[in-house]
Amino acid sequence: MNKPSGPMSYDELRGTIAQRHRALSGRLQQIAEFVLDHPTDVALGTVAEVAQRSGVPPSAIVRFAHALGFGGFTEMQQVFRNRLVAGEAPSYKARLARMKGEEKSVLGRKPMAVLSRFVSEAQSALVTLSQSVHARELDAATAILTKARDIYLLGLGGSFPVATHLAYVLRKLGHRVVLLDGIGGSIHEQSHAATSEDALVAISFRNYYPDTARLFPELVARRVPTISITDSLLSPIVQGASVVFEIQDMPEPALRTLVAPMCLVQALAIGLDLSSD
Amino acid sequence: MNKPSGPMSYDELRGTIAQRHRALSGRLQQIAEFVLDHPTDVALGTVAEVAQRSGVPPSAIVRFAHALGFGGFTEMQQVFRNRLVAGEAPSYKARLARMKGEEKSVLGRKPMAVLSRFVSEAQSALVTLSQSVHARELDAATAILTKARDIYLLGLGGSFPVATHLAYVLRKLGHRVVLLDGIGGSIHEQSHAATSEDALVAISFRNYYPDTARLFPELVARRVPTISITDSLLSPIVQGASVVFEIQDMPEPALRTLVAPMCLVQALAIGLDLSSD
DNA sequence: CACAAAATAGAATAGATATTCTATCGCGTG
DNA sequence: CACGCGATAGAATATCTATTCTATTTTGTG
Repeated sequence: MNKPSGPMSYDELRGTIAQRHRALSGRLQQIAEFVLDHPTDVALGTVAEVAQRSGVPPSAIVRFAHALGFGGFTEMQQVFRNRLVAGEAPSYKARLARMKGEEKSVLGRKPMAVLSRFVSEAQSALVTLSQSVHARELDAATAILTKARDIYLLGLGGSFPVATHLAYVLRKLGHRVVLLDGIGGSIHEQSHAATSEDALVAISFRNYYPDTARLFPELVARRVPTISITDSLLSPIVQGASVVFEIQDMPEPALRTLVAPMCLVQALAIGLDLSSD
Repeated sequence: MNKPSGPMSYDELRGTIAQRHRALSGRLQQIAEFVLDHPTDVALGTVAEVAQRSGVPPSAIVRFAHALGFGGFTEMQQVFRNRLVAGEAPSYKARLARMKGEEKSVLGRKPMAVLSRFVSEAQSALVTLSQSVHARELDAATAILTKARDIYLLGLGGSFPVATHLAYVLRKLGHRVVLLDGIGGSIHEQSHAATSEDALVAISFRNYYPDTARLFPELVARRVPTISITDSLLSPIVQGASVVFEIQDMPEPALRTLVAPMCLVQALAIGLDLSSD
């Protein structure tokens, strides 16, 4: 039992919960996590509903409210409702207006404006992606990956995050993945075992990382089926590729967001699993 | 009694009420006016409360709901509640509904459909990002990074792509970066040189990578200024952090797009350079 | 390992809820 | 002016609600 039983804002409540989370025990922690993740459910639901959704008995919800200093669930719920009501008026118009306003305010030098710029850049990159990728390529790529024994991933330099992300997702889904990162030796050695039974996903954008440009033709020569993700048909990983995804309008390295390729590789991985079973 | 008892948007309901207003009788008109003027009260209140505030007996409220084609007050109230939650996060409900629905349909199994699903997921994640990040936090983070001698990056498991991307961009801009990847030994050793003169950017989402949870408190204890990017205030990298960016509604690991954190770290890096010269 | 303390789940309960029912009222019509 | 019809309000009701209580389990400790 604590003092903050007085009128409390939602943000204050969040802070309190975060602080005291560790001190709470088992069940209460579980509820704390659910409550922070689903504030709307708490605002609108009944004790029974919240209890069911969070997987705890109703009485535990009440104990949780007590532990936070409220007289009961209803009292705590009021805070969550205030949050809903508070955010209703200024939501759409004000938020958008603020974004537009700040965007032009100090000409993009303030961090917030920079974020807005990158967000809208990313938005349009996504639109472009969904327009430029065709079903035929996706299906072909999926077919290749389905037949592959091991999947080799080649993405260095600025593309490395994309490769690691794809590696992570594919491994989560139970696929055999070899991430060619050049650690502890040359990537040539790492890729030495690749055969035509396997597959390669290569990712590279300007300026094309030298090692990528060097290794790619070798694997093609060894008849490893290849999926390329790049920004130009003139890139070194296009010639000989089985499938090419061209992602256009990539800004210069430091400014590119990688949003589009990240999205693409994830769709590849998940689509692979959904269509194979 | 009318048919529109089906799922109805708040705007549609408003139109219906306005149309039928004249046809309604006395009391019902009075209720109609109150309801249009105080939609929030209707969303959150009980029949008794709404009745009292609008100066009519409770049964009249129920009659009003019936007259609009609803089965009862509760049913009508649902429309008003949807309005409240509609303005908060464009992701949440629609996203979940769409995923649940398409995941099992034949449409959602084709690779192309999977791609467009991830694209729209990413879109809403970006919108949510620009709404949930505040200028104050961005400025604080920028200040920390500006003063830092070396910038340590901690992002393992599913967050590793984000960390590598940030490392890449920061190095391109000429900053001294230490990427804590645990290669060739423990990350403890890698981070041993970090002091209060440096800075740490930690990135972690559920399920929080154990090494991250273990290392973070150590660096905080050594008074290293810390910027955390995570999905919950209860994550192990929140306690003691100088700045926390909370990115909500992160799907399960295999399905998350990383689009939002990727965008955020890039804005951080670029914003850092733009505001420091 | 035994004990005490805390936490938990599930049943019990007191209260509130939306809805229905019925007697009454207002009002236009024959 | 009496009649009939619809609207109304208030009481009755059955459902659902939050909360409390208690037996049981789990946890920490000597």
